[in-house]
This record gives sequence, C-alpha cells and structure tokens, in this order.
Amino acid sequence: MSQNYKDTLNLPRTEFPMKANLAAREPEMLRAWEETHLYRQIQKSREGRELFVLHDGPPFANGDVHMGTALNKILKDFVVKSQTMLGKRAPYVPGWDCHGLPIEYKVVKESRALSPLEVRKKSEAFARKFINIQREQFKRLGVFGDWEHPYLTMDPTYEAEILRAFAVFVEEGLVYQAQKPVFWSTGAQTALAEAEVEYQERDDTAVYVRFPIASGEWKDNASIAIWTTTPWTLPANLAIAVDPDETYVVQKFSRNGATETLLLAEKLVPQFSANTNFHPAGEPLASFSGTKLEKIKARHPFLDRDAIVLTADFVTMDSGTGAVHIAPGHGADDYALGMAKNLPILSPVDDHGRFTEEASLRNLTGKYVFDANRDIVELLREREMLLGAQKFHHSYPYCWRSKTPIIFRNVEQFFIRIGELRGKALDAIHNEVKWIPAWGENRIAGTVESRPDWVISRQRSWGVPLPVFYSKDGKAILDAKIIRKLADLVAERGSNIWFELSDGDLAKRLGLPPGTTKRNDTIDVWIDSGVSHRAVCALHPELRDPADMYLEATDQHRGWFQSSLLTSVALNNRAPYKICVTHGFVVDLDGKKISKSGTYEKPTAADHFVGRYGADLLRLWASSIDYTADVPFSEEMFTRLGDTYRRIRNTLRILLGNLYDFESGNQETRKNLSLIDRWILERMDEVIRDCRAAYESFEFHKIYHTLNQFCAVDLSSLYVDITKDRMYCDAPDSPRRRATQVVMHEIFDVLCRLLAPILAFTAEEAWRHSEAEGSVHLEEFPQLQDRSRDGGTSAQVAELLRLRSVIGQAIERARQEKLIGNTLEARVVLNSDSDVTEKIDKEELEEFFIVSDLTIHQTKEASVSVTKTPYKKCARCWRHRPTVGASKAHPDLCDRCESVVTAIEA
RNA sequence: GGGCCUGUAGCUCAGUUGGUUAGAGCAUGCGCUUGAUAAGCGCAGGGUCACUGGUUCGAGCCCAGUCAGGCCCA
Repeated sequence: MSQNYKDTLNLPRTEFPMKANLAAREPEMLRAWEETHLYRQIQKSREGRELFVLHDGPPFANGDVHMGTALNKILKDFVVKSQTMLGKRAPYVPGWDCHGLPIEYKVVKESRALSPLEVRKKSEAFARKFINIQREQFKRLGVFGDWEHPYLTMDPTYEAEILRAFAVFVEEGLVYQAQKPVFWSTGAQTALAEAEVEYQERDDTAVYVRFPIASGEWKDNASIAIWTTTPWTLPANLAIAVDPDETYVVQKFSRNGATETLLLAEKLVPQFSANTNFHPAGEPLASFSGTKLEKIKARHPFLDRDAIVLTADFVTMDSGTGAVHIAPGHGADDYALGMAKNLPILSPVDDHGRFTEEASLRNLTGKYVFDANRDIVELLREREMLLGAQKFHHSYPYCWRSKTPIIFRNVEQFFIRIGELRGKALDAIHNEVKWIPAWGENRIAGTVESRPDWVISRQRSWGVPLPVFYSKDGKAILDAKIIRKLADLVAERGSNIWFELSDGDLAKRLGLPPGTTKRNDTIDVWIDSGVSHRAVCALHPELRDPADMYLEATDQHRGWFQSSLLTSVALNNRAPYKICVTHGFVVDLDGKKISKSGTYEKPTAADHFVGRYGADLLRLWASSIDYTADVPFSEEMFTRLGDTYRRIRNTLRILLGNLYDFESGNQETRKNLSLIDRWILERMDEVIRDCRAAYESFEFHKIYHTLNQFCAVDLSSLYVDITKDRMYCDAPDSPRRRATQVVMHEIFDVLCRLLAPILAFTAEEAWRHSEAEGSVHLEEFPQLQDRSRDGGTSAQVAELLRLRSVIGQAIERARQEKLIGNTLEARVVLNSDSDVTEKIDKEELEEFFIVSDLTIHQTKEASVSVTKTPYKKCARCWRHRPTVGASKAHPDLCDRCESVVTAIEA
C-alpha cells in the first residue's frame, strides 16, 4: 500500500560500485595512468615549485618483491605522493643495485667454468631480468615514478661515476693496500664485507693443547695449556697470549695415573678439570701474574718452532685456559697483536681454504681446513700434546651466499681509511641530519664510531673493476689521472672493456708504459650504491644532492646510510641526505621474523597478496602500522583491513550517492547550515589539520586512524545517519537538503584528497565518479578553513552526543522489554540537564537523535523514559508523527511528506 | 656476549610535563533495520598497561633488573 511512495524519495544513486574488485580494477587504472602519462603530468604541474627529493635506495636486482620490499616502496610512495599534494615538486627516480656476489654466485652455480667476461654477460642478463620483474611489481603497487628511466648501477655512466669517485678517494690519500686478515669465503673464493657475513650455530671440536715451555724457570718441566675451537689454525700458531692482570698457576694434574704439569689461569682450573678429566694433584707449584710470563718461549706442539708468550688485553676468562693460541694470519685480534709485536703474518691457506705447503704439514697440503681439523687433532694425540677434546656448540660466521663457514685469512686487499672520515661523518650525523625515529642518530653513530677500515677489493668478476695496475717490477699503480681516463673509457664502452682488452691494449689506451698489468679485482658493491648521491642525485637534472630524504629499513644504518655518508664526506665533506627515515622489518603475528629464505612456509611475496586483496589493501596495511617499530603482518590483518577498507569505500559511496542531483555553485545554501552541518565541517577541519600535520611529519598511521575514525564514527554513524531523513524525504530543493549536499560535496572532495596518497587507486576511482576532472593525484591537499570561528558548535554537539547516549540506552532497554521494535516507534521523554536542548529547535533535536516523538524537560540530572508512541507511522518517512492523518489527499503521510508529494504531483 | 630498539583489550593504534573508575576503530556477542542491503544503526562484554622490585601521597608513564621479540655487531 505504501510501496509507491518509495518513488517519491531521493534515494542515493551512484555508479560507484560497492564491491571493490581491486585485483581486476587496479590494472585498468594503471593502464589509464600510463596512457595519460600521469607521472609526467604531475611533474609538469609542479614546475617551479619547492623541490623535495626522496632518493631511492636501490634494491638488489634479484628475486621477487616480498612484503618487506613492498613496504619500503609503498612508504616511499606515501612520501612522494603526499609531498606532491603538499604542493611540492617531488620527483621519484627508482634505481637498482646490479653488481655483486648474490647475482654472480647464482650465475656461476648454474654454469661452471665461465670466463670473467661470460660471467659478467650472464650476470647482466640476470640483473635485467629481475629489474623488469621487480619494476612491474613495483608499478603494480601503485608506486609513481620515472619507471622508464631508472638508474642502474651497471649503466656505463653510473660505472664511470663510481670510478671518478674512486679517483677522488685516491687523491685524498684514503685508499691503501695492506695484508690483513679478512673474512674469507672459501666457497665463493673472495673476501667478504661484514654485511655479507651471517652467523650460524655449529658444532666444532674444541681442543686443549699443551705447549711445552722452552725457556725460563719452568723450561722442560711444565707446559702451557691452550684451548681452541679451530684446531686447523694451529699450524699458523706463532704465539700465546695471556692476560697481564690475571693470576696464573703451575699445577700438577693427574688423569688415569698419568700426570701433567701445566700452566694456566687459576680461575679456569675447575673448568679445565671438568672438561679434560685432569684433576689437580696437590697445591699449585707456583702462582704469579700474567705479566711474569711475558717473552717466555714454548715449543709448538707439532712443528719445529717456538711460540712466544705475549700479554694482551683481549684475553678473557669465560672459557679456555686464559692462555690464548695466537695465529696472526687467522684472526683480527691475533693480527693486531702480531703487528704490535713484530711477528710475521703466517696464513698457509689458499683461496679454497686448503692448506698450502707453507703449513709445513706434507700430508695435509691441499686439504680443506675444516676437514683437516680431524687430522690435526689426531696429530696432537700422536704427539701426546692433546689434553682433551670435546664437541663445542657455538655460533660461527658463514658466507651469506655460499653458506660455507668463513675463515680469517691474511690477504692483500685494498682499504679505505675510515680514520680520516670518521670525525666529519659523526659531525654530520649529529648536526646535519634529522633522524626518524630519533634513535637512528644514536644507532648510526655507534656503527660509524666502531667500524674498521673499509675493505673495498673483491676477488670477483661481476662489478666495477678495481682500477689498480702493476708496473713491470710489480709495484701497484694507483693514479687518479689514470683512473679518470679509465672512467671516460668506461662511460663510453662500459666496464666490460677492462675484461675485453688485453693488459697491453688497456695500458696503451690509458697511456701506461708497456708491460703494465691490471689487477683482477672488483670494487665492493657498497661503493656502487654508496656513491649514488653523486651518480644520480647530483647529475640527474630533476634531482639534487644532498637529497631531502633517504628511507630504508633499519639494517641500512650499517649499510647504505653509512656507505653513502662516508663517500659523501669524502667527496663533499657533508651528508648526502637531510632526513633519514628508517622502518622496521616485517614480522609475523607472534613477533617472529618473516624470513625471505629458509623454512618460513607462509607466502611472503607481495604479488600473492596483491593478487588476492589488491594493491590498495597493501597500501592500507602499510599506512595502518607504526613503521618505526617492527611491522606486524598476518593474513588475519588483511581480513581486518578489508573491513576498514569497505567502511571507507562505502562512506565515499554514500556521499556520491547523496550527491547525484547536486548542483554546485549555489552559495545561498551556506546560511541554511544546521548544527550538525556546521559541526561536521568543524570536525573535517580538524581532520584536515591532523592529516596534513601527519603527512608533514611522515606519520602515516595517524592518517589511517584519523580517517578511519572520521569515516566510521563522524560520518557513517552520525552525520550520514542523521541527515538521512532530510536527504531522502525532503523535497529535492529543500534548503536544508541542498545545504547538506554542499557539505557532503566538500567532505567527499576533502576525503578523496586526503586518502589519495594511501588508497591511490580507490581515491582515484571515487574521484572519477564525481564531477571533478583529471586525476586526484594532480590535486593538492585541502587547506584549513578555520571554521571553528563561529564557535560553540563542537561543545553543543558534545552535549547532544552525551544525551544521545542516554537516549540510546533507554531505547535499548525498551526494546529488550518488547515495548518497541524500531527506534522510530519510541516516544522519548528526555529529562535534560543541559541548556543546549533549550537553545535548539525541537524538530532539529528529533532529527539529531533520530527519534519520531520527543518531549524535553529541563532537570538537574539527565534521564530518559521511553514508551511506545501513540502517533501513526508516516508511510513515506516512517516516522511516527502527530500530523499523520491530517491530510485528506494523503491520509497516511505526515505534514512534511504530504507537502513534498503534493509538489511532485503538481 | 655487546650496541640500538620494541612489548597497552583478539587485531591495529591513542594515552599530553606521573594525578580521579586506561581510550578509539575493527573483530566478538545480542538486538534493530531491509529506502547505503554481500550494506547501515544501537547496546553489551573484553585490559593485574610483558614480569619483578624501587622512587613517589600517587606510575601505563620515572629508575633498576628479568623475560620475550627485532635489527646490527661479535
């Protein structure tokens, strides 16, 4: 009977679909953006504006984009899009790190026995393949940038800049050559940087070994007991270190009838006994401080030479005997001590980790040192020098690529002196750069303070050649002028030239005398990416050095942030960035890390989630978390985020739906704004203020929460719900309806803009369904209008919301008691303790509380009683009104609806 | 083992210089609506603020230690 009145309502209409179907719709959007060259349009629209350079840290060009990489790129995109919408020119030039061991290692593993040039060609192809894969995946995430012209560290022009930077390092006297024990990967046959080392749990044989004393008071009467977990380093032993301040004892021990007189630290006697079964027999024969042992000689347990006892500050009393076996060619402390005391540096191991003849063990020459451990132990046993052996579980450094245990090996390498750069670098850290979060300053300062000189030579093929030559007589040539000539050549023909030309041809081209040979090392890739401020920021016409921002995961405090800082200090005497932002790592629900490789069984590839939920959901995820800590991530979170997403989407949709007959330009309506309209505009102003501030300070999760709150509470459950009656039931042209449309139109506009950096696809989709033109991404953020100046609105609404809650509870009670069903059936008697209810018109209050039948009394304490209203229900607006039945033409309508319907009929 | 960091409802986050019964959204439960409808609205339950000790009249906030987790290093 009342069905026909539905046609007289102004129900919302929109083409903007409720169902997002992002996985299908986003690719269409991407195509449209590409066809209209949106990124270029945006850059053009910001010509002459203040510049903001976010410099992209180049990801390694191997593997798929996983959640961590996706998070990083999305956060960068938030920055670029929001800075753009704050009115700045924010170009984004993405890049890739192309050289280096991870790629070379895979290539070499696939096909062995390749020449360096073949390795390089295959490596390049490998890198290009993954650059293309990753590029598509990054674009799919909605990241805007100059994807057609990324920077690649393997571009000849980039390679030339690496060499030119290197020339400066040489000129500044920062580069030197030295024998040093370095982390050496026997699997990959190269020295490794600290960043290329990972630690694994491992069982080794730890041995107690005696060195018979060969000089002084205890000559031939006692042995020094040492302990080591790397028996294979014993052939390189040259000394024994003791702590000068600890007490050492000479003590008789017995085991199964056998006795030994041993010298070791007093504190470690019990541990020694427990581990070897040698028990002290009687009181110590002597006791003295470690200093007294200095310069004593002890016979090597199986070689024909002596080890000298030295004092050192690195000897600890946690394990062993307090007498430390020293092999200067196989350990950092050992090396330092050996250098200080003029010991030779013995390192009788080849590139593959096999003993050389220098080890003086004929049977073991050519044997892999970790396999030789067993032989050494057997040898000690035969010579009766073994005091005990046990399995020892510890963490040990491994090569991150070949997964083989690392050895310390003495090799001639090239280094950059950090001493000269450290002071300025620390100064820049503390005075030039803003660190987000603030503790980043502390963290990078710590790593810069403690870092040793930088090993920059790599015995690999896939990289920029280390520009070192050797003269006929074997002297190293490090010459900035020659390096610059080489750089010019490389810029023209690529760094393959180094491998393609013979020594003679290369020497000729560079003006070096005949007979000059080249070294076959490459430069550490951390130099590659570390000079991007020069190779990219300084040289790209749209960019600038220093960049405004670097933004990477927190591991880069030791990685790229540091390598970039050090090279920039060397080149420019300042930091390469003004703001340095770090984000945490992606962790599982229980706070455990999600590992890229290994045993993690759930999917971690970004593509998996993009295909399933859409890029906007990933973006919403990235915006919802506080990236400064570990970033939580789980399938369940995506389900929750889907709910949030739908809420936001439906809010946009209902606004669009209510605007189907909106005509802009009617400013008359401004003065018809009711309390709730003025209030939502004030709230919106707050939202604009909070979001702008959060975008300016890169606190994206605040935007997520602010906008979510605004959509869910202020708009959906309050404003849209309250204005439903006037929007649907008033005459289309009713002043208060039109006024509300003006407000909704503005809200929609503001919401789209504020959402655009985060929900890049959805905001654009909604924008297209409005009458607006172009892309929302060309727009700027809304400005504050300071609407709160009329004042009082917020306070009044706060009062009303308090009363609304009291009413809601009373209605709920009435419903429980089956007095009413629908809220509109209620007769509400409000005993108001607020004067707001006196100032506002009753009709407006009924609208605000969404009730049909309201009576108000003023009292001291707020209370509400609810009964069923005696009024009849209006067939059109469903409110129970006293005027229903008054009209003869429309006896089932209230007065408002009757007049609307009459107007339509006329 | 060392450095830096994190730990508030099932989930994501707020909690201003320490000050009354610790908040929000989502999720959950129970209703209402069926004119935002694979939507919308209401009400309700849910937290020994990781743990232990300390400072204080008073601590989620300050201090010390413990536990769990992350990154970096050894």
